[in-house]
Amino acid sequence: MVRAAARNLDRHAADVPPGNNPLTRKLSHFAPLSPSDRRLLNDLASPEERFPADVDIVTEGMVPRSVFLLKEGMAMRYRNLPDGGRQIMTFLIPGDLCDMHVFLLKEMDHSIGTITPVRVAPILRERIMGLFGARPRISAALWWSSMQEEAMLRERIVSLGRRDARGRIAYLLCELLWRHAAVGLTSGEVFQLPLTQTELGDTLGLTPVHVNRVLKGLRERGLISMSQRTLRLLDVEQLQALAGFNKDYLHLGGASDEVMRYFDALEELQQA
Amino acid sequence: MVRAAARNLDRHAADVPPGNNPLTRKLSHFAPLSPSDRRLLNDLASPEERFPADVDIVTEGMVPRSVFLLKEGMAMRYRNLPDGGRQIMTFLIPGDLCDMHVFLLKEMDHSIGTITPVRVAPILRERIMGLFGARPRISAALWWSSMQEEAMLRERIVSLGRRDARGRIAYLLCELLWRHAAVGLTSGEVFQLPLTQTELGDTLGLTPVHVNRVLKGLRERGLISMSQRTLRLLDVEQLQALAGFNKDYLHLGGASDEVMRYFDALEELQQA
DNA sequence: CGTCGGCTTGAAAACATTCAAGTAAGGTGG
DNA sequence: CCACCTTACTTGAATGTTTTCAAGCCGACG
Repeated sequence: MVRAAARNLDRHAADVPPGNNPLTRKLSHFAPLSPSDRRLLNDLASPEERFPADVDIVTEGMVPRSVFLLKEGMAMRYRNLPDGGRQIMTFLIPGDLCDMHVFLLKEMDHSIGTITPVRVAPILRERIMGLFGARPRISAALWWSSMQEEAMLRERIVSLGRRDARGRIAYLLCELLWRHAAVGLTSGEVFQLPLTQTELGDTLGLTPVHVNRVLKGLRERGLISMSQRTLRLLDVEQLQALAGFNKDYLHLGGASDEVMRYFDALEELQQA
Repeated sequence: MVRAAARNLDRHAADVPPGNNPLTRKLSHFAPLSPSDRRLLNDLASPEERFPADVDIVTEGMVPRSVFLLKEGMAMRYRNLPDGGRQIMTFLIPGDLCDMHVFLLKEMDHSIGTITPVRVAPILRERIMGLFGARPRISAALWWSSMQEEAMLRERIVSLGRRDARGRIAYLLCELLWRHAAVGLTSGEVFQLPLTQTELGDTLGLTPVHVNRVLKGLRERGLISMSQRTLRLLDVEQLQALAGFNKDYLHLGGASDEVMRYFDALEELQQA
């Protein structure tokens, strides 16, 4: 069982041309990108900025300025509550683009903060808009990626609404495994998870104390192991069963042939 | 206090040209639409289909076909769970457009079902795509609307993760009040709410029994009253305080001047 | 006039939180 | 290099919110 899951992950990784940046890796799950597409996306990621850990990149109430691409490290989308609490909505991992869409708004309704030190590439609004006009296939891929994000939000709602603590944790771990796999940041079912138990709790609507107990339970049942911020899912099958996890919502299977033909046609039109 | 909130709602309604369909009403909160924009959106909504209550319009696993506009009635986005449970993710009210964006996907990861009988206008993918090419201001408004939806998903996550049952219910009621107000379906703080307590529970991660008790509490404290599917929020101020509700996340304040100028320029370019 | 779905209420049980205390690990300055 | 400090993790016990199970009620609709 375990080995079958491992093979799946490996095969996925092999589908994607290696040695590329995580964004192109991720987008290749939707549609094959031409060398010129890939070059363009690489250029996009060229000017680079660094932030230390535990810092806000974007703060609630700010006017959204530029979009940015996360190249390395981990960040989170979160909101502080009047009572001092915090709810983490999403984790951002390499290859994630934020906030492609939010720049239409007058002000941010949530914050984005770093968890580890990160490298990001700020992208000017104009460049993104230009891309949308000139590159149908890239536009479609970016669009697909933002749909994937939305699906993850919906899935989080299901977790918080209908799963118990163990299910929520198992679900989150599975999701993070597949997301990391999609950008080539796993080996087998092992990946870096630099989250504290408090952060897990703030994501899943649990107290750190309870997260601790549940994690302990998963360890004792031989489902996971963790050391030095490295997580190993020892029995993915059983974890997925526990969580009612089904990775379809990540839509890693690519676009339908019909949609692909449509965008290829647009692409040719554009070239002429 | 109560009267102040009522005035707010009324003023909002007055900002929007009356007698229009709910979609143009909603989009006018983002940017003023020209008569020609409005005509185009009305045409979009012309071929009409009806569905009875308690029926799936779109089912999980289906290939997404056309986008559709909800013209009348109420529907929900939901997912069934292996254990027989159900999680409702969003309610769809008149003026809501679903799934503008989902048609890129191979298959739906959730279902859309009716709550009341509904009237919908199916819209062909080609028409939407055409709109995006030809009408920058409408495109921007549609884009804004889908950002609003995403913000509502995030807000639901906050509710489920960090609010207790009373806060969750109060929050949902406030959200629905403002959404209905934005499409002209309130009078003061009264609107139609055709939901059962089970549906409320499936939305907020609570059992129907508990929803009942909390609702009873709100009634006894004079915060709401309900009869014949009509909900009256008797003390919006206090409900919002209870929920930690702040309507900023609905982004009803319109676009920033800068963004508006940008799209006006595009619009002129298009005309020439 | 009976049945069905939705609403209401009570009592017991389960799950998660809070409070409290203690341990382990990593980083800093003397 | 060690003492100190800080942050994260761990565990126990008491409390509290929400669920589950169970039963009765009401109104709509055949």
